[in-house]
Order: sequence, then C-alpha cells, then structure tokens
Amino acid sequence: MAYGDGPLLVLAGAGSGKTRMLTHRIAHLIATRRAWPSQILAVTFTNKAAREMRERVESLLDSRDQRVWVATFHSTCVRILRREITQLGYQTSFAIYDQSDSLALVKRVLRSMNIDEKGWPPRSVRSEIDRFKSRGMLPNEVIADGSLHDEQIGQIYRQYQTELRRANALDFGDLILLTVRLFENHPGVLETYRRRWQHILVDEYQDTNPVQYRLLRLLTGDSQNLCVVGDEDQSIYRFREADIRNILDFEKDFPGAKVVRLERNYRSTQAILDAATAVVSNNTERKGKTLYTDREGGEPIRFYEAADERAEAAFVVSELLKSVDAGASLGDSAIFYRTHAQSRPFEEELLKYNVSYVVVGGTRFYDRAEVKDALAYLRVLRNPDDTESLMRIINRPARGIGRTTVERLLMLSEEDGTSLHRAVERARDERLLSGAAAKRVPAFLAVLDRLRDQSAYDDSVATLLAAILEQTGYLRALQQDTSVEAEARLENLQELLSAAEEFERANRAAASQRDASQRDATQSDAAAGPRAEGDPVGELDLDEGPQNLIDLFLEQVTLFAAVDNLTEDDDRLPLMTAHVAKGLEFPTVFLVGVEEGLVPHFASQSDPAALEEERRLCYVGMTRAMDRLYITHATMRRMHGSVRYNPPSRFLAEIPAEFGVGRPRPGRSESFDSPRSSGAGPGEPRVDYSDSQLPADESPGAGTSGATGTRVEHPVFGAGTIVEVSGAGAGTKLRIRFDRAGMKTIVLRYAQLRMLP
DNA sequence: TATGACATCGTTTTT
DNA sequence: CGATGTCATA
Repeated sequence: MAYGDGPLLVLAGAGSGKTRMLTHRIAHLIATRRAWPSQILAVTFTNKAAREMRERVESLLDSRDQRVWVATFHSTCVRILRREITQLGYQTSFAIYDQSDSLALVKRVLRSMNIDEKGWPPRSVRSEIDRFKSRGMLPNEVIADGSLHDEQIGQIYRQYQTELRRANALDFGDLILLTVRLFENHPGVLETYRRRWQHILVDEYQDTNPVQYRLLRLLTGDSQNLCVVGDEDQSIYRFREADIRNILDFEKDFPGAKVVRLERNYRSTQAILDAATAVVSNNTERKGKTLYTDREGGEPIRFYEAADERAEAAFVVSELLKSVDAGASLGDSAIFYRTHAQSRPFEEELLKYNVSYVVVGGTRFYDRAEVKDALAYLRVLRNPDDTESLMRIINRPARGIGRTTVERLLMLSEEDGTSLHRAVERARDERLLSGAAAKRVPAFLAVLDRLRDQSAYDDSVATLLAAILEQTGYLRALQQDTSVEAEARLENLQELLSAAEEFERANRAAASQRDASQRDATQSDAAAGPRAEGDPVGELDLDEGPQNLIDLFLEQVTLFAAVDNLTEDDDRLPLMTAHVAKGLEFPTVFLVGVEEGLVPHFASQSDPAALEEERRLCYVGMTRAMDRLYITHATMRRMHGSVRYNPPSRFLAEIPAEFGVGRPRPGRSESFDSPRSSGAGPGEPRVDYSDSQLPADESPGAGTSGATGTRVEHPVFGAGTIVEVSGAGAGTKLRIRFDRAGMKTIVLRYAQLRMLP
C-alpha cells in the first residue's frame, strides 16, 4: 500500500478488502509524514461506511485522534456550508429538506404557477430537478439549452429554488451543488479548504455523480493527491446520476494516475464468485478483472421456483429455519429483494413463525408523520422561515387554523415575497385576520415564541422536544385518542426522545474527547505521537465554530440512512433491497424475486445501459454471500393489485449450470412472453433443468388415486394428513390437515412434500 | 373545519 | 394493493 502522492485509482473487486486498503493508506500517509491527520479527507456515501472507516483508522493509528476527516459527501458539505453559506446569501441556520419536504414544496410551486399536476407529476418534476442538480446544472442552464420540456422544467426549477431560498432551506442536491458554487465563486474560500485537505480519498467512486466529481476536482487542485477506490461492476446509482464514466475514465482525467487492482476476494466461495462473475461479464461497460478466491468449491447455488410470492416466502423461511435448527443465528442470513414492496410476504411468513427480523429501509423511522411533526417544530424554532415545516405544524395538533386561513396567509407571503412566518407575523401585527383565526394565529405564535425562549437558555434537544410535545398540546391530543395507532405514535415519539438523549450523550463524549486531544497536542510532544505536534488543524477546524446542537441533531436525522442503523451483533434477520445491501456481507443470502420485471426491472428493460446496471445489481446481490446463496423467483406475483406472470430473470441463464441446483422446470418460460427468452443464446442451453423440486419417486399422490390418508411432511407446515386430492398432473391440488398449522390447500407441483412412513 | 367515503393512479433503487 | 387526493357531508 505504499503508494505515495499523486492520483491513484484502486479497482477493488467485491470482497477484496477495499476498506482495509483505504484505512491502511490513511495510516501510511500519516506514518510516513506525507500528511497530518487533519490534512486527510476521506469521503464515503453512507454514514455507516464512514463510521466503520473512522473506527478502523483509529485502531490502526492506535489513537483516538479524530482529526482525519471521514464523512459522507453530504455531511462534509453541510459542515462546510454551516461555516460559509452566508457568502451565498443564506443564513447559517438553514434547514435541510429531505425528499418528502422537497416533494411538498414542488407541489406548492406547481400550484402557485398554475401548472396542472396531471401533465407535470410532482414526483417526476422533483426527481428531474434533483437530477439536474446532480449534473451541476442551474435553472438558467436548463432553460437555455433544452427542449421545450426542459425549458418548462427549468422554469419550475427556478421557482422551486426561489422558494427554497425564501425558506432558508437546502435540499440534498443543494448541499453538494452549493458547495461547488461556493468554491467556484469564492476562490479564497476554496484555497482555505485546499490547504486544509492535502490528501483526498474517495470510497465507492463508481457511484459519484458529475457534481460530486466537480467537487473532488476543485478540492484536489494541483496537488492531484486523489485516491479513489471503486468497482465499476458495483455501480448501481445511475438513477441519481452516478456516472460510471468517472471511474472508467479516471486515468484519462488524471494523467499519470497509478492503478492498482485488488482481485483477491476474501469473502465468497469459488462457486458464488464464479457464478457472479459469469453474470457481470456480460456487461460491456467495464474494465474487466479476474477475481479469485482461496475458498475452492463450496456449496452450489440453490435455485428455487415458487408458485407465487407467498410460496417464495414460505420456501425462504423454511430454509432459514432449517439453518437455525442447525445452529446458525438469524443475523447470519439476509433476504435481498429489488423493491421494498416485496418485503411484505416475507414479513408475514416470519411473523407466523415468530422469527425476529428487521426491515432495513422502506419507511424510515424519521419519516413517520408524528416524528416529522415533532422535528418540524424543532426546525421552525431554529429557522422560522422554513415554510414547509411551518405549514406542517400550524394546525397540528388541530388548533382551528384551517385550510382557508393558511391559504390566505400563504397568499400574503407570496404578495410580499416573504416566508410564511413573516406573513403570519404581519397578519398578527396588522390585524389582518378576522373571526376565530384572529385569536388563534397569535396564540400559535405565542407558543412558538415561548418555546424559542426556552431553547435559548436550555440547549438540551431532548428537553426541548419534550417541551414542544407538552406545550403544543401534541401529547395531550394523542393521549386522548384511544386507538392503537395513537398508541404506536406515542411510542414513536418516546423513541425520538430517546434518540435525542442518545445524540446528546454521544455529542458530549465526542466534544470532551476533542478537548482532551487538544490538550495532548499542546502539553506533550513525544507522548502524543507524530500526529499532534505541528498539526496545522487550528487553521480550519470543522468540529469547532458555531455548531448549534439542534441543527446538528436535525442534520443527523435528515441525512440518516436506513443502513446506518444496522449492526453486526443484531440477531435479527435483515430484509433489504440489493441497493441497501451493497457493502455488506452475510454467510447466507437469499436473493429473491429474480424475475423479468423485477431484475431487470420493467423500467430498465428498454435501455441497454440501464440493463447493464440491473445486471450489476444482481452481481452486487450475489457477491454479498459468503458461504451459501439462494436465488428464487415466483411464477405468479401480485403487484399493485393485479397478477403478473414473470419469467425467470434472463440473468439466471447467464449462470453456468454447474454452479447451481434446483433450476426452474422446463416449459415454463416458453409459455410466457419474455423479452429475451432465458435460453443462453447461441450454443447449448446453459440451464440445467434436471434437478426439479420434487423427485418423482417421492411425490405423494402422483399417479395414485389413493393418496388420501397419506401422511406427508411439508417444509413449512410440518407433518400432516392428505384429506382430499383434486385435479391431475401439474395442477393437482391437495387438501392437507396439518398437525400444527391446520387445514391448507397445497398445489402439489410447488410444494416440497415428503412422504412420511 | 374535520371526517369519511370514494376515486384514481402509478407502479425502483437513495444521500 | 395501498397511498394519495377529492368531494360531500355534519
């Protein structure tokens, strides 16, 4: 790892130890005195990755030195902007809008521009704006060089941006884009940060988008001390403008770049690795690499075709229970799917057997309505101009400020070109309101004022949150509601309070640690190690300065990713999308729903580049598995209320037969319309259909009419007695009375029945 | 102004 | 299917 200065590209295959590479390089830079800890910036995409890297750097340095800056793109930019954003005309206490805030704002903008949501679906408008931001484009640029459609989107984008500024708010895209603009328009500021960070390291470089690329170039400057680590085969964020060309063209962009390939896989068995490689090697957009492992052989990949999504879940859970019986713990396995919506049947099945599980992602805790409400109060206290938040809470709990009143106040704010809060204050001061609102609006403002006073002399976020819930009557309203939903909400709010307390604990600990290491730096020399003496961190210490605890808490929960919560020692079965799974590994992996329409997804089937990304996604899913990999799909699947028959994914046909057992039965894919049949193209078919689910000789009732009364065992329902046989051949159905699970109707063809003596 | 019944509608992945 | 929006009604 002893590569020195200059651009460095590390092509790190799946499971090749890229975090190890990164952390060792950091340690090496420090040990060889190429850089002080504070001169190193390491950027990741998730907080979890950042935390892991930070911990490993600390253990390598045998130090609690916090001054290596390891953080996500987004939180790094937030930290910079909190210091510098006044140069761009925003206030330091800016709010950060997540996707749902941003969507609400788009809707409001469309209404104010009299644009029909039918022709301009807010969700796609929001995502288009976001993608323009990811490409570094401002409204004018969108309007200038686009189609008619782009021109109109550009107009909406411009108005949206105006409203954000009025609210003193930034969306996720702004965090990066505004930082880039700050650096581009204020060379002096850029210079400060360039001096601070002499070496930059980037994790998951294949997922960077154009504006992130621009940011890295700006920060790198002439030093060219940029080390990027990535794997083009794991680029799966095209939809948010991640550009695989960034990694493919790195050597062109940074002439003289050294290239290192990490091709030894420390994770998976040969069978898993070879199968995954076989799939991804069908892509054209790749540099190509040859992964190898010492773990020769290994269990074959287990394929399973289920009748429908419930049978798929039943199979997975029964296999899981077998492994638990054999002594595995639940956290050793994981279920990966393409879309969050697929989690339900698995959850139901797991509940049935009392298996504890955790859905990673999906509806986030911080997206729950009551949690968002509470946070909206916090945000308004910090930044009254945050109109989205104010609109959220102005009548929650119900305080008689209804739609009409809000509408009127909103109009007032538009006339004045101010935030809603300003308009509300003006309405109060100039007595512009009549009727009930004339009393209720000032009363609401008074509550906010009182809370703001309180926050001024007590900086505990948890205390403030509790005061908010108390004094606004929010808690009381929920307590009076006896429904189970209200009870769940109260619990969630309690959890939020705990999170705030935990945040404060962690924050205090970090602060005192910083103080301690600062004392070390000034008081001792040799004892503090090579990093302390002469470290120029004082020039620009991002941990210091005007950090408001509430802001810090809010940005932490807003930039919080689902996966950030996942810990190694959690003994629950994790369920997640393949996207979320990237970067993780499990002894056993169930990759489910590997069907045309899901993997590859409908939306990606017509675009070759998108199709390659789906293939990479499949690759990512497969390469998470260390020892055992299951790949399943369902013949029939209920999606959005209707029934779909999806053929097995074309990617399955790309896996050489020798690596798997339990392939789909023949005759299936032919009877359905598949964009490209699952045949493997020219040459002999690579799919081995010989190993069907139920060997004929074990098949109860097959060809016999006297099956009634036969004792059978079902992998999920256990032992039972056949009480009725209907239909014949593949469509044979059995009524079985299970000893424990009761009466069930089972389609013979799909059930893994075993005859009992 | 709040609530509930009804219709509609779009269907991925996320910092 | 389920989330979201719209409309009518109390």
